[in-house]
Amino acid sequence: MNIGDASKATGISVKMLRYYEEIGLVRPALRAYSGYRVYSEQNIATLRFVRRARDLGFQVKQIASLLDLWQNGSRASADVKSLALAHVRELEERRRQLDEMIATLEHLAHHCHGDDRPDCPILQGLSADDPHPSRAARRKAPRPTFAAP
Amino acid sequence: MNIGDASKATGISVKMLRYYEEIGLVRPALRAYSGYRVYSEQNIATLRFVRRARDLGFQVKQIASLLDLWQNGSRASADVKSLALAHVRELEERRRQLDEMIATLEHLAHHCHGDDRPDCPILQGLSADDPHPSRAARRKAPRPTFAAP
DNA sequence: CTTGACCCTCCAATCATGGGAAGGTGCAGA
DNA sequence: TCTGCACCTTCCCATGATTGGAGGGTCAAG
Repeated sequence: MNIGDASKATGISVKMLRYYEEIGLVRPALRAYSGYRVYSEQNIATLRFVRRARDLGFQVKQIASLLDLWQNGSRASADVKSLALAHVRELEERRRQLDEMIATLEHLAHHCHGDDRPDCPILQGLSADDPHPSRAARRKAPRPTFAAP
Repeated sequence: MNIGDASKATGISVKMLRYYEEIGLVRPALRAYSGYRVYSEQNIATLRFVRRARDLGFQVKQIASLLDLWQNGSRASADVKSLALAHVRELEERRRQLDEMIATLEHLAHHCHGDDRPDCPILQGLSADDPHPSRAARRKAPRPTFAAP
């Protein structure tokens, strides 16, 4: 099995297969006499594991840990679970940030008539101190200033 | 106002202030005789606009468009609105992907006893064809294979 | 033997950001 | 005035995951 077939079998691009090998995430593939990389079924299984972890948003370093645990029969499932749950918390934090951005933007867009007139609450919101004033009465909060007397 | 003050006033790091100038997102700051960059209130207002747009997840190219619209009195608010709404849709797509990852991972973690035993449904899920089988009966779908008949 | 589809390595770019070196500037205090 | 420190300048490099391309070798079918 050449690298192109491995790519199709795993859903990982040829470029990334070589990259994962280069950074040591997976062990170097065997080589044919021609110099071509040769992949076994076992290699493919490992790479599929990698792709699925990547699809779940794990970073390469975390995938390396997961691979270690996966290939180490004596691991404790608690280790895996805590790694997975820590990752869930990180994903949830990212989702929370996205939610906030979406809410603010929708709020701004909602107040924009969206015609050919030039005045636009969205731009005004971006110029204002608080792009989402309805969220809280933060106007009195001292904003950072450079010319403090 | 030197670059350090501008950084404090806008919440943009010194490094990024120079970078935004270099890539042409904002016009080059004036220079003092010493070569130091000098920022006016107007510059600060522009940079604050940039930072807020960045906080809303806009990319630099999009911020450039927003800046154009902001500084162009004859723009139509519809242009701004469509740009903002397109961005909202993109953010929502990213949130949808996050939701999916979180759901899958929580599903896997839920079935993991998380003790010191080595068998772990999370790792099994990552090795399996479908890491979240409960989601649908996809097992019969022909998965990509390299060794067709 | 040619052709086209593969494969190889090496280098570069992306995007937004941070780190650091080497050297100049400005200001306060001894 | 000298010294020290905080600040500024430019230039180069690194990150993380991924893609692109150049320049060249390999393989299989025609």
